[in-house]
Amino acid sequence: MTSNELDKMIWQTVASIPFGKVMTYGQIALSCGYPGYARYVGTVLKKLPADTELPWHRVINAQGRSSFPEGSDKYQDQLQRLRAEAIVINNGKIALSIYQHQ
DNA sequence: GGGTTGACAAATG
DNA sequence: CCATTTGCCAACC
Repeated sequence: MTSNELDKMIWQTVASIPFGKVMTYGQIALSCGYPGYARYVGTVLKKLPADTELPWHRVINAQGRSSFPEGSDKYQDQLQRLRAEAIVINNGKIALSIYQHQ
């Protein structure tokens, strides 16, 4: 039962990230009340359909980088989506001090 | 039901 | 900054 409920919480949290801001996997897990579930947040996002409205691109890892292999289509896609939100990316890195939500 | 995998993270050298 | 190690936990085979 917990699994499906947590999934919803994660979706809600991701949906709550405002335009031009980002959150890390661990931060999302924590704000859902599930510290240590950073990896699970990743597995949940992976299950999303390609045409989802959820702003999954606003979710990055603790290093301020995309978690996709550099150069992959998903990687390029995520970075383009972020740039479209006026987010500046330097050498694949996003300044969490500026763009991290909360 | 044990071993592997992965859209993670923090510590260490 | 980069590489490795360790901890973590659900999904998958």
